Amino acid sequence: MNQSTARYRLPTSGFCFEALSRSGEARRGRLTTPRAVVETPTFMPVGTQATVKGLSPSEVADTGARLILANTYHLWLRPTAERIAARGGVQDFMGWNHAMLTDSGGYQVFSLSDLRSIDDAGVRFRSHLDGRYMHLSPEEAMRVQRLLGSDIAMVLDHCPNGSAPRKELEEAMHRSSLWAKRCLATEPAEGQARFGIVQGGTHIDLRMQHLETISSMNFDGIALGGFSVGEPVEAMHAALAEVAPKMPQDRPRYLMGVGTPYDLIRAISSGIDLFDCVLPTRNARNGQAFTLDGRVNIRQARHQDDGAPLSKDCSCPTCTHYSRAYLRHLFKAGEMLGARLLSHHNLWFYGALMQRAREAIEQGTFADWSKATLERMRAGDEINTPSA
RNA sequence: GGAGGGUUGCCCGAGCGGCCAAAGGGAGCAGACUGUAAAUCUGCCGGCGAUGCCUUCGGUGGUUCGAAUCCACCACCCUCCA
Repeated sequence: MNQSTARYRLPTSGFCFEALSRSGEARRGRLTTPRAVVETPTFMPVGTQATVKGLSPSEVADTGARLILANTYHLWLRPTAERIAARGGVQDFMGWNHAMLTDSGGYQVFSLSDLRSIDDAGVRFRSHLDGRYMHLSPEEAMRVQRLLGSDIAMVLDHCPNGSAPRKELEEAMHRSSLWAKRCLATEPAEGQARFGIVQGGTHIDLRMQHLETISSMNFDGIALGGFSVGEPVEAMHAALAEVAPKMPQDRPRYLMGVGTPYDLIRAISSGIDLFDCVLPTRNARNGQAFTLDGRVNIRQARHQDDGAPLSKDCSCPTCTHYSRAYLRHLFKAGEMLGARLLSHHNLWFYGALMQRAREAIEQGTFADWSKATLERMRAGDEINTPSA
């Protein structure tokens, strides 16, 4: 099972990645940044506005997370990168003692597509806060991330809609290449690693082509962007199965914005190391918990007299102390504690899922473990949330 | 005792002759959410053998081709005057 380990070290800083062992294409690795040691595969909770919504940093760390995400576009607008720099960088600003990755604003090209125009120079956003026009160039995205002082900065990319025609995907891909080069030409913060982003939709030839381009650019890690943005889920996994194994062995492989527990397990089996997604926190706020026995919509009437925890197999504080009956009550009553407790549970679940995945890879049993786990979650979903 | 206002579906509340099984909100029931403009959004929400039928707008009776809507009386609630 254990193959020869690949290792990458950024010469001028503490950044380092080691691919430790494999089970099939699934990889067990270790990412070291100036602020944390991160065992991979790992899930990064999303803290767009320098907060993982609803949770304190110590609660986030409880879930096993050592690397979280913040967002360039949102912090650039408010409170501004300069204010965060004056407070010692985004980690000190928010009281997070571990590592931080900042997304570049490339996702807002997709999510705020009604509020922006784009050309090779960059993205012109009409601020969603006050309507003023703001120009985000590749250089500006890197300047902001330098001020934020994140451990890992993402290049500015053009993230198109996943169901866009091939021609648009190609255009976004070429623009992302151009921008990647310009991002690399800027000066990073001290010790800051920089990841390139591969586009190309679900077209395998485009992905391969762009992967080659980005891989040749001397990034410290490679990300796959432009997934889970409107394309069919299985089309993503089909592309991942082809593309991920071809990504550089000695660099971390990051699948941006993904996903469900199912997606994570499938993507790990294709060789992905890093994930981030809003699902565990957003769905928690909307009353949905993830468990090994599928998703639980806690507002359902069937939970109102249920003294059991969300999951009997979960050791998180929420499952240790609170019943489904109480959690449902909190949601029905609109009490904020409900959202907090479910957020804590969901991130704990994601963290524990990654921990089990790492153990299975180390033991060489990833294929069996993933098959059994996916089957169990699928069966639970059929009972818990019969689709409309 | 006198004058006026009111009673609408589980709750609040629009409607003031036909387009009304009745706006809107809440509650209730279910669903969605994938590098967060999201503690958000969507659907259902009188009954039924259902491109239609039945029972609803305090009660009873009346006017009318047709009434939640107009009239009479009754019941209850509220305000002001004495």
